[in-house]
Amino acid sequence: MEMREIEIFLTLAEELHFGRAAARLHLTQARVSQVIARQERQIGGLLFDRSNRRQVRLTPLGRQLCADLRPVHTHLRDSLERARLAARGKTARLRVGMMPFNVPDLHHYWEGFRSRHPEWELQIRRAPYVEPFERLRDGDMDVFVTWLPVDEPDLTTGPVLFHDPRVLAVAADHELAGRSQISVEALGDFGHAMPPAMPDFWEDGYLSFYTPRGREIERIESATNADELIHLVITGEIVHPFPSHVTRYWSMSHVQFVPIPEMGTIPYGLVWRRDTENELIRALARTVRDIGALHF
Amino acid sequence: MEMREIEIFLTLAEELHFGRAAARLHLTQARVSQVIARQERQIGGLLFDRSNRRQVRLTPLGRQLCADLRPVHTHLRDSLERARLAARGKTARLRVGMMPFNVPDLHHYWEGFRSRHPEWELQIRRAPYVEPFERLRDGDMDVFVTWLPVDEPDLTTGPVLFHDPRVLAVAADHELAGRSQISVEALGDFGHAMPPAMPDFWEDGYLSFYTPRGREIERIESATNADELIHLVITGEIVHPFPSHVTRYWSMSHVQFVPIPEMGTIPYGLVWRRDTENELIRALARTVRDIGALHF
DNA sequence: AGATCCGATAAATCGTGCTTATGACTGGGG
DNA sequence: CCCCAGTCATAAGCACGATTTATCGGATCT
Repeated sequence: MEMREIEIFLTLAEELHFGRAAARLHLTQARVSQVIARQERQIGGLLFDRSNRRQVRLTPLGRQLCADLRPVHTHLRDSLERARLAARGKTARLRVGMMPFNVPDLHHYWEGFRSRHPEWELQIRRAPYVEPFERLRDGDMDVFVTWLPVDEPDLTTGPVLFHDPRVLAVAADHELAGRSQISVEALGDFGHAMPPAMPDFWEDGYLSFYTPRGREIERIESATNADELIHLVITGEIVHPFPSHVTRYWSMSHVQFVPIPEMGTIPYGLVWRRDTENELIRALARTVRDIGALHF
Repeated sequence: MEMREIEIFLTLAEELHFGRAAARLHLTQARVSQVIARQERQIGGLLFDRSNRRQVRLTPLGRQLCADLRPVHTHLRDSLERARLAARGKTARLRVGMMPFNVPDLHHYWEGFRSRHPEWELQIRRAPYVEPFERLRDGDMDVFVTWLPVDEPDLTTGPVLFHDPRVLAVAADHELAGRSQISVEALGDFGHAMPPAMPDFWEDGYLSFYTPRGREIERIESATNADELIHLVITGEIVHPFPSHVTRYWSMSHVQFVPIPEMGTIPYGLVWRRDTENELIRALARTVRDIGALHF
């Protein structure tokens, strides 16, 4: 059995749905069906129970094979990763995820880490807007750069990278455009958008659900990534209280940024899984602490 | 990287020779070269050092990858084997190797084992004539049925299956054909053949190197399997002192079997690796002891 | 019954695993 | 010194299997 087929098997074992498994693998449902059928022929027994069209389930045989094959798959991935790193003179890798507009301002930290630990590879990658903590939990990334506080029992909050004042993004022809500043209370006058399915405390840390006087700050749209967000701003459907450093990322004539001094600053820091903390993560936290938090 | 490619890599890592690795994999040398080149491109570093055409060697990178990938490969094989067994209601497998002409007479033992332990799968397979002990050591089979004594420090000798008188196989038109019996001394008058590279004590246990009067019993040919051996007998080039049970396996009009009472009987027994002895092997040995040795 | 969802199957297409043929380089022997 | 044998690399072509598209059959829900 080839590795690709094992991946198909393991994905189906997770999804328990031929169509979804196929989608995750960027394959057609037909292919998944064929591969599983072939595996069952080779093994000599059914791996999945799909008799009553109700719900696909693993048979005991399939469950055993899945338990056996999953470590094989991860070991292979790890081995290849290790070899690729070793070929570049690195012994380990740290994957840091962050929102794209953070990237330019955090160079110091990453360069600091790289020069202190040339034997380790630091990968900076773009984190998704939706369910980013899941990426930490799945092991897709090791450290996540986000606003604080983050209050999840299985995650550790590390040092703060920077404190950033808030600016409200509005369309160039918006009624607020050109203002020199704006109050928090005024945020309740306009529609907002946030990614779906965020933990409440986390969403609240970014933008309160209520104004100081108790009016609701309404979420009228949901946006799954930063581009969607800024697009909604440009079209005038929403306004959005970004941290100020986005002004160095987007400088489009169609958007204007109005300071919200009353909101104070928002802290951005490191977050990682408590139970996979390792020497690399600690070294990154140490580096950030040594350099100290930036103030924009 | 697919499993097939991993196999190619691991085989080359063992053989350290593109041509031989290809032969073992039933591939062409070109294919091995291509696969390794591709792997090195994907990894981003050389896996083998073949600069000076002297001798292919693993680079440190290749050595590391090899150490990482070998367990992946064996775990995969084991997992699939386990699944195949589980599909047939078995939990473990015992592979017994023997010379093909032993097969018909040993049914009792195998059936005894199977009825005592229906949850275990007993596979009877044909063992090669050349370097059979290596197959035990490589883990290709678990137990080997052979004549005794076997005197290797890493192998355990188990119970005897049967004691068998000797018969000399000669061509139908051979000068000895039709004799009612023959002396050991007379064996020195004819050419013999044995597999190459046998341990001396083992070869001697089957056919002494000298007659009682001290004449050499000459090996004039080497045969790598039983068919080659009987072919040499038929063509009259050699004679061969088989154990008598082969008369139930070959009964060709071109061969005659002449008893050699003076040689006595030769014992056949179980042999296995001391350090991989397990519950299945012990159960087989117990079964054989309980049934007792056969006398032909 | 009709609509819908889901997995199996058949047929068609496309990619790649593998071969054959050849080249390039090295070391040894006359 | 040149040729030859041995060995790995490269190029081109083929054939099979990986994958897709299209369709079917069975179950469930309204």
